[in-house]
Amino acid sequence: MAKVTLQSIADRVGVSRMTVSNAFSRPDQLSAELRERILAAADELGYVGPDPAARALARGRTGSVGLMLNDRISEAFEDPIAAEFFASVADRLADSGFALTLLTPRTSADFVPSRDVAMDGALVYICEPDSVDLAWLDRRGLPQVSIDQNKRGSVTSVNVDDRGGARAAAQHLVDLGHTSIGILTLESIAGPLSQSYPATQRMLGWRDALDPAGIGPRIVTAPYRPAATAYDVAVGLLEAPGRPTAVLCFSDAFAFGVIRAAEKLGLDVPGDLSVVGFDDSPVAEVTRPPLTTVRQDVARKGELAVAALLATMRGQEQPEDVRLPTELVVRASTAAPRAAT
Amino acid sequence: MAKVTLQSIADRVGVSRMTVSNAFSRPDQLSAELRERILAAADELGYVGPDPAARALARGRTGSVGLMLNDRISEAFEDPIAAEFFASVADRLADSGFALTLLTPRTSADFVPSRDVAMDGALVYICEPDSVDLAWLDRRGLPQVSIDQNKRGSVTSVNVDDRGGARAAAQHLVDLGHTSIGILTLESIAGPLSQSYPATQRMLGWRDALDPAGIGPRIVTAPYRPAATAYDVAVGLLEAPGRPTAVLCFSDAFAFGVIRAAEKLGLDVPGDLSVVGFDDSPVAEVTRPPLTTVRQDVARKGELAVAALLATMRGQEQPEDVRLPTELVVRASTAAPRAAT
DNA sequence: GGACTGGGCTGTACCGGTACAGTACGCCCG
DNA sequence: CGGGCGTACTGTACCGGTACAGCCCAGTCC
Repeated sequence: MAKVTLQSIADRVGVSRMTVSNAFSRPDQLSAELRERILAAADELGYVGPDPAARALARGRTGSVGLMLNDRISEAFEDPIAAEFFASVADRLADSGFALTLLTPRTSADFVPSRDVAMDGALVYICEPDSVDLAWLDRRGLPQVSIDQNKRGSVTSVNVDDRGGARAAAQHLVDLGHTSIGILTLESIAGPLSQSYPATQRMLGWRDALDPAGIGPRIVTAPYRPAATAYDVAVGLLEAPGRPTAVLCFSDAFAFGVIRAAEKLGLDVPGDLSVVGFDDSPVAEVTRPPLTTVRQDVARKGELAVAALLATMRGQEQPEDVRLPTELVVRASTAAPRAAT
Repeated sequence: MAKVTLQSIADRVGVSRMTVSNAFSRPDQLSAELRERILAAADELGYVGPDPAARALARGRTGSVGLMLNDRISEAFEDPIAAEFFASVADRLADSGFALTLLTPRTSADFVPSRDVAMDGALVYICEPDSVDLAWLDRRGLPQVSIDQNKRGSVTSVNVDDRGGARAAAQHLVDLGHTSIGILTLESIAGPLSQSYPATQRMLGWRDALDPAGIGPRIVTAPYRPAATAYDVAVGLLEAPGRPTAVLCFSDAFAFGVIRAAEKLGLDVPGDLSVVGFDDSPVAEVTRPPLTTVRQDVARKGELAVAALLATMRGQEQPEDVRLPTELVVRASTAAPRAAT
């Protein structure tokens, strides 16, 4: 059976192709009665509705938005905070009639997602600023919004006050009287210069509070995965001589590793060791003790990113950059250090 | 500045549009020297490469694959097992030169993702079998593969032996000597008939082992989210008279809730209560005690689903249905019940 | 009664590529 | 020296829609 197109329906009903198109896309352009007849005929022929690819070409809009990720997608998904952000983005886009297409960095010269995927705009989430992939997005002139990144050119950015949150976390420990503090942060992926924006900002924030107090933190790092590494690194930190009385962590997952390490070594949290996380992810409430951490509103970040992108796509004036607040959430994993001997 | 198309490059270089197209898409069709000149001109004019939408129309292929989800995407992301599956799928597709587009159920009559998004095929993950969304996919004649679902029509399915895994889990408890067993499973979303496939299969598996042993389990349910509900439900189960000595759980997250409930009530795990999870997610190793659970290979599930879909898209013979094995992983959360009084 | 209005439908020209069947030409062979 | 062949490039006809400018005709107004 031949493919059903607008033309075949038009022939069947005896109207012009354009009228059939209108029946689907602009119902007010024809009488209700005729529209009924056309839809009935379409149904009968098994028409599926206007072909998305053809429509995209003719209209110049595809109805989907790209989400550019730096790592292989799998790595991004393993971070619950990232996953929550994606979810928020996807939901918001669905509400506005857009689908979300996930874009990876190019893997071969033949297929470069940022160049070859049809889309109306792109969200750029923690990507290498100088990558070829972003260069293609720029070159295509696609509307963009970048998230959790340094501002890049004139692209609207949506960020979180990582630095302020980290500062508050560190200040909290200083205020409690800690002077020996460890930091467990994210290992940089490819050399010291390519630290992710959040990692850099959080480090700056911690130092904002520690430096004035004259505290030189002991810094150790771990990769996102596997989770066991954070635990191992924490054990190392806590076993070494001059054990800190408090640890600032890049994420709640890392903090969880520290708590488990403390437990392993027979240290009481928060009695012997205070632990602070970051993100206020679901883990934070289920650790024992519940985690003191820095909350960010990930869902809202997604929402604002989508709103900014849609505004850019509509060609309104360039939306302003956004920086969302963070908030220190004090739970039970932090306390004053035991009175010094 | 006017848009740069193949034609404008052709005019500039003084060749036909077709030759320019070949320069980009079929390099062997023209001399290297000419190709160089064309690419240089393209670069100079700021050409971005063939327009994806136009190419999709002309070629009849879009280069992207849809992933149909039943719930709002956010809910799917909150399940780490689902997230891991998506990640695996996305990575595999990227390797094959496809982008992944996330599809939600239609939210309005205007925009129905399964009807309106351009794609070459679709993966269907735990969806309502009779939804309009799947009906559109069928009607479009799109290649499909369904995952964690009952077989639907002639669509290739990729499943996991949920039933066998659950059976093994329940049998494990029976073998340990438990006779009073609770089940904490997933709440059905919209009426008893629309239980998800894994939930149904796992229940069947548990009964496969319990029924022959003459054990009538006490069944309670909780929704995916919020996690606190599973905890609350578990507390209720353990406080009620006739407390079970073991609980089979739909997921590791639920099992974690049960362990926390037991702890709250001063019950020792596994001394007073054995707990079995499902999925062997990362949580399973970090609970205390580490969780006895049923492992499934989620990454492989994604890999096979993609392979099957690509095969279907290539129009090879219909790939066969797949059922992946599951494996009981015995850790420290299960033990024989204390000797009956 | 003629000009104006507007609803309802049509015709044509794209959108920006690709497929495929040529054509032109140099070269080798009998 | 004519026929066959391979290489390099071209011309045309799509792919399946949408935008936009008409056209026709009935109704309204003065």
